[in-house]
Amino acid sequence: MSKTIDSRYSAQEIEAAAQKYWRDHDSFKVEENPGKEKYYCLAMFPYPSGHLHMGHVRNYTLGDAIARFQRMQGKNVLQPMGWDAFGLPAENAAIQNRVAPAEWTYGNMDYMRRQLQQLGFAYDWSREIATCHPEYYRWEQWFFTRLFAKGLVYKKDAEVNWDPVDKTVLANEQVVDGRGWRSGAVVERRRIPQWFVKITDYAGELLEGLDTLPGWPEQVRTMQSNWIGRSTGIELQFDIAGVPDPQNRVLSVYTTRPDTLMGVTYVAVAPQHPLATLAAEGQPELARFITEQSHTRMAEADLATLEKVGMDTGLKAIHPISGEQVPVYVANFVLMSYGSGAVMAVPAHDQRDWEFARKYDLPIKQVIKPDRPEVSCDLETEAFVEKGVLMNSGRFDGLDFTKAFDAIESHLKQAGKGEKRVNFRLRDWGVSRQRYWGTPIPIINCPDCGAVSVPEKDLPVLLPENIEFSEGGSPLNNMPGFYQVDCPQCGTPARRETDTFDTFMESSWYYARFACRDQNTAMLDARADYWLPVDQYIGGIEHAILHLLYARFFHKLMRDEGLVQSDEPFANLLTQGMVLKDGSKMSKSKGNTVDPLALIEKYGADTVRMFVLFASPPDQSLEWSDSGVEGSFRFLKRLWKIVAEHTPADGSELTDAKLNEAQRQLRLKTHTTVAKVTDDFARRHTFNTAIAATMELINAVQKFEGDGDNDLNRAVVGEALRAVVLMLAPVVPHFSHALWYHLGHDQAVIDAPWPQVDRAAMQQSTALIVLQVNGKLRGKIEVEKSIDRQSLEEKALANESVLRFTAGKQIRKIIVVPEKLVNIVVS
RNA sequence: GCGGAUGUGGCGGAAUUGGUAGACGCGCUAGAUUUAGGUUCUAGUAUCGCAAGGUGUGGGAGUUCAAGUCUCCCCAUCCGCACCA
Repeated sequence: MSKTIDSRYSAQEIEAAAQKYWRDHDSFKVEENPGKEKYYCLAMFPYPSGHLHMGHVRNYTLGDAIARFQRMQGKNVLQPMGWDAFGLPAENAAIQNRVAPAEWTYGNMDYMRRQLQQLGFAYDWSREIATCHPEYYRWEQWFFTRLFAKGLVYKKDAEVNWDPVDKTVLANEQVVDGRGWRSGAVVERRRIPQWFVKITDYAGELLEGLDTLPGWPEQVRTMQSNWIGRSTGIELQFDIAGVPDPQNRVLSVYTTRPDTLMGVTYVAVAPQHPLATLAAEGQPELARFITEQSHTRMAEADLATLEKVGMDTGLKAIHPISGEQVPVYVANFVLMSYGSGAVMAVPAHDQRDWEFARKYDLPIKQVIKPDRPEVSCDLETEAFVEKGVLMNSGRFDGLDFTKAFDAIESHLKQAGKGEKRVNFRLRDWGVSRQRYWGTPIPIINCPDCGAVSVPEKDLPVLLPENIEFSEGGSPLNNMPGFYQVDCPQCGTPARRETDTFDTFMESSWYYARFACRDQNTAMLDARADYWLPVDQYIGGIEHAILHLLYARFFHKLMRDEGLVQSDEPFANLLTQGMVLKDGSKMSKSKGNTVDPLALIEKYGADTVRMFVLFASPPDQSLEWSDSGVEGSFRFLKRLWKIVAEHTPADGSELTDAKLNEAQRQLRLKTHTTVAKVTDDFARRHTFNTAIAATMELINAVQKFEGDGDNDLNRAVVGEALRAVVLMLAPVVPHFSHALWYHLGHDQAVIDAPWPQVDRAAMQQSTALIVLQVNGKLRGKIEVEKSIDRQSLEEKALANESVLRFTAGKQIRKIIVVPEKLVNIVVS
């Protein structure tokens, strides 16, 4: 029986009551249940910066709505939450506020956890993870030692940003316009030994795997695909004339346009190329040029617009097919880090080569001509870079790109001067950070044995938490107790790594650890395979490349270690848009933020949740509107009143036969709405239209109630209200929790099943037909669905407003779309 | 430069398969209730026109009986990548 309820909506009271109920009943704690279909819903965990911002609220509301909906579908739903707790801001805060990074971080976590709980998110808090806990990062350390044993990680020198005043390494985001963010000193580049993970070994699989992810946005897949940057070309060798040194006698270049090979008029090498170093011996001017070029460092974006400069080395390269000698240049536009650090230059068919050739007066030899008349080619103004037909290329003349590629490849292969090769843009992942607040790298550097893994029995390598933090780099470097250790292999005094991991390491596998975070004898166990892959992952588009690529990579590494069986971690991905106010992104620096907490206090969590879902579709940006929030609040108040004042009908079954037309229409609206909202939730994730549809239904209910009060009317209205309360339960869970009891149910709404569509209620015997003349709307008629085509045409033609436009005209054609439209074509 | 997305009333947005453009909400206008004010309710609200009707989805062309939706060209804004050989 229904409980009496105040017809005034009091958000604070009902939210506290619902949250208490969930807490008391452990409502969101889940266990593995092989007999039940699982659903793993995960929103990207936050960095504990101090307080939630609107972007978090949007992200977690989306996840919660999906998770709660799937639960109502009868699935075993896991929705966990945790903290991406390591990172630079904690160090900055430590300097500013004289508080240890650990203390600052744990305090923030406590505060933000309360905020998340206030928003009513259905998390299984028993699975909470913080990446700064030794129980978490110890397994990352263990895994790293496994990768080390397999040769999947290695150490090499790499450049860092060095602040000469603060005497510390800076992260890229701490370098502003080439200067240190605190000191303002010009940042230097230093080469120091750092650890790398061989993501390039998985480049091919990471690329191909994108095709197995139809549940990912096209945009994200394209971005990853471009980032991996696969290209197919030929690696070929030019002999260098008169060089005795066997290492430098041959110059390797990589090209994706072997069809232009006969148009090579010079070759160019990067300033750091060994051949450039060799040529610089005894050529002081060239040596000076090379030094200058290696020192010019600027933002990568400026590189592209940098003027192309170079210098002749005096060396000659011998063309592998023609035997002709061409000059070897050092050029600033050739990157040592891509391919072999050397290129063959074809000025006629590459714009950079063309500009360089014009500047240094090098020959431009056309070897490709357009294969279609509409394509123009004027080598006086620019290079012709399109593919076409070969010319001036001897025996290859007349071939198209594909044929020329194959013919030149087999020619070079026979001569032992080249072969086909696939190249990737992707670089190995540098994971060393010269930072304190991160996972210590579990390596000991021994003067005799080199880099040695910390043995499993000695893990975790604990990060000292109770420290004095000051400027000037990682405190670990000042802690002999931390770094003075004996070599695990030979026992001689050695030095522990004081670098820590890139925090992307922690966020690359947390989704798996949520399945079994209490497992203290292994990184993962069988529970991971029950839950994985994540069915729905939700987060910001800013993670489209790095986080999502590293996580996919880590998943494959874990698979190859036998820890998981699946190939990909995230089956479906939803990338939410930004939260804007006054047209620009909400940010502290712009001073246009909205504090979620103040809104919750004023309107309640449900209003906030409803607004962020209603204002726009999830993947698009959301324009903040205070009056829009008022609108959501007003709707909830109105709906509360309607439901609270509704008296459930006693027991009469809804059978169509007894219903009048108005009652039948309301039932029709109820069930078409249920069908639409179900589709919006399950397939489209368009919560904005789902909410709009329930509002429409409520509008229809209000109009209907004007007809008067009787048992059958109450029954039909009751059905509509039950559907609305259930359909809104994922959006405004506290609100629905309270009203569901009022509607006469003993069971909590979180355990109620999603409403079912009654197909019979959706049957209609008539259809509204749109009448058009020459494609323009001229009228509408209601007809029996069973009407035959001829009678329908007759009715359409007899329509008064149609007649006005057909009078005196000749009827050419009549288009009939059954149950929808008649279009009369006249002239 | 390359790649991607977006462009619809005063505003956020809807139109899912080529078939009634503007659902739903905000705002605004008028009225009612209460009133100190807000709240709440009713009606209206793309635009031009008294009306009949015309026009209208960034601009231009095209396909079609029919285009916000498909094709081509152009413009604007946003995002990503950026000398990748």
